[in-house]
Amino acid sequence: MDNSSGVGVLDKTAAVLGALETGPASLAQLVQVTGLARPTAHRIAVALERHRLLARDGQGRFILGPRIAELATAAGEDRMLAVAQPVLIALRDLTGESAQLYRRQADSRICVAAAERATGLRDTVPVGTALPMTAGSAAQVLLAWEEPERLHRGLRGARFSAASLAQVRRRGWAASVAEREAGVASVSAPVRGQGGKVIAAVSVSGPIERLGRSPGRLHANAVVTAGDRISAALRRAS
Amino acid sequence: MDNSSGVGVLDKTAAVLGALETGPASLAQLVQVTGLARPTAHRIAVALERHRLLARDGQGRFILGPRIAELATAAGEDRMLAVAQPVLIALRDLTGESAQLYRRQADSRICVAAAERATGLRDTVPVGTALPMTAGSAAQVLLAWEEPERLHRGLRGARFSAASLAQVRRRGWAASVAEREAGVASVSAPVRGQGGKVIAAVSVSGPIERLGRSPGRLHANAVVTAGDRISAALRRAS
DNA sequence: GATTTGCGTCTCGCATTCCGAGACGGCAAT
DNA sequence: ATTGCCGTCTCGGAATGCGAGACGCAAATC
Repeated sequence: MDNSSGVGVLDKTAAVLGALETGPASLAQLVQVTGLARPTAHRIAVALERHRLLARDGQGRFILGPRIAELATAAGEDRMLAVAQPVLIALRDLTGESAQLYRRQADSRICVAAAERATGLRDTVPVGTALPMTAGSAAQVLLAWEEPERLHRGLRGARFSAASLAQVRRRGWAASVAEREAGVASVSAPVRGQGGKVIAAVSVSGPIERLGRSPGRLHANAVVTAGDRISAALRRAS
Repeated sequence: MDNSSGVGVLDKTAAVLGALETGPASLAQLVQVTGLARPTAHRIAVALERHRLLARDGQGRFILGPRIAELATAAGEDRMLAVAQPVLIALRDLTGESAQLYRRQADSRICVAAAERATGLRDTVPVGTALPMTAGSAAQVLLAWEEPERLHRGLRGARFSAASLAQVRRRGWAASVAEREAGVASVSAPVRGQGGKVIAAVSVSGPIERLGRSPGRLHANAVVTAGDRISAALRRAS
C-alpha cells in the first residue's frame, strides 16, 4: 500500500520518526533505514531537533525528543475528557446533582471536568479548581487504593481515617458530609486505567438538604456505574 | 526568537501540532491559530492524519493521533534503558555478578537490560526474556509495593509469602536462593518513577557457590544504591 | 606514523514540490 | 429563500527542498 500522504516532507518525516521508534540512530543509520539521501535525512532530522521532536543522545545519535512526551500527555488528557464528559452529563441528569471528575496532583485534587446542575441550590466546582487531599469523598477515593506507605502518608491532616478508607475499598465508593465545605455532601467512585490502577475519581455533590447525611444511600450506585463506564471506555480507546 | 528550522513544511507542522496541544480544533480554528492559509492547513492536517499523527474526533475536529502515544512509549523506554545501562555495568563490575533490569508485564517480568559477567560461572538472562512473577527476588520487589488487593492476588502460586514481602518493604530489597532456578541466587531492589511508584527492579544474580545462602548480606547495599541512582537519574531526565 | 575510509555538515543549481487564490458543494444561520 | 461560512479540491507559478558534490575531521587500517 502506498504510504504517500501528498506532502513529501511529511512522508520523509514519518519515516525518520519511525526509524527512531526502535532506539537511537546515527545519521548514517537513519540514511540506511529510511532510504533518504544523506543531506535530506540530515536536514529533516536537524529541523525536527529544532522543534524538539528529536534530540541527540550523549554520543550524538538522534533520539525521539521531549516534545513527543508533551504532545502525548496532552493527547491522553484529551481522550479522558472526551470519554468522561457525556458520562458526567448523564450522571448529572440521572441524579439531579452537579457531577465532577477529579485527578490527583501531588497534595491536591484538580477538577478536570464538570457537569453542573443548571438551576436552584447546587455545588459549583469550576474546571481547574484545586482542592485539598485532606477532605471530601473524592480525596478518599484517590487515596484508598494507594500502597500502604503512601496511603498512611496521605492520612496526615486528613479528616478521615484508615478505617474509613478500608470501608471505601470494601464498598467501592466514598461519601462525605460537610467535610470540604459546610452544607455540602458528596459521593465519589474510582475511575481505573489499564491494569486497574485508580487514575481519577468521579463525583456528585450538592447540598445536605437534598443529599441527606447518608448521600451514598441515594447515589452510590449511579456514581459507581459512571466510574465503571468511564473506565471501560478508556480501556476500549487504547 | 525566530522559530524557523529551515524546512518550511516542518515549521508549519509544528505549528499545527502545537495548536492541537490545547484540545480538538476544527480546520477553521487551525487556520486562525496557526495563521496558515486554509488549503495549506488542510493539506498538512490531512497528511498528518494519513500518518496517524493526527486523527478526527466524533465531530470531525482534528485531534492528536495515536502515533503520538506510540512514539512517546518508545521514547520513554529508550530513556530508561539509556539511564540504566551504565548503572548496570558499574553494578556488575562492583559485585562481580551479572546485573539485570526487570519490568513487570501482566503475570511476567521482562528483562529489559542486562550487563553480564564475562567469564566463569555466571547467570545469563538474555534481554527480552520473560520470567514468572511467582519466584525470584525481582518478582518480590515488583510485587511488594502494590496495593494490598493486587499484592494478595499476586501471591497466588508464589514461592514467597506476604510476610516476606513485608520484610522486602522494610529492608528495601529482596533476596532469593534457588527460587527461579536451582543453584542460582539473586538480590533485587526497586527503581522508582515520578511520585515514588515502583516501575522496575534492578538485580544481580549468580551461583549459590559465590553468593551463599544470604546473598543480601554481600550485595544488598550495592543493589539498593544502583536502584536509587537509576531512580534519581529518571527524575532528573523529566 | 601515514594513509584510507566513513562520518556529519554544508553549498548551491535545478527541478519538483508546495503554496494559496479561487471555485465548488453542503450546511447552518438568518 | 438567501446568505455566510465551512471543508475540500484544482492548478499555475514560484519558492522550497532536493541531492550531487565538496569539505573537514576522526576513526580505522596498514
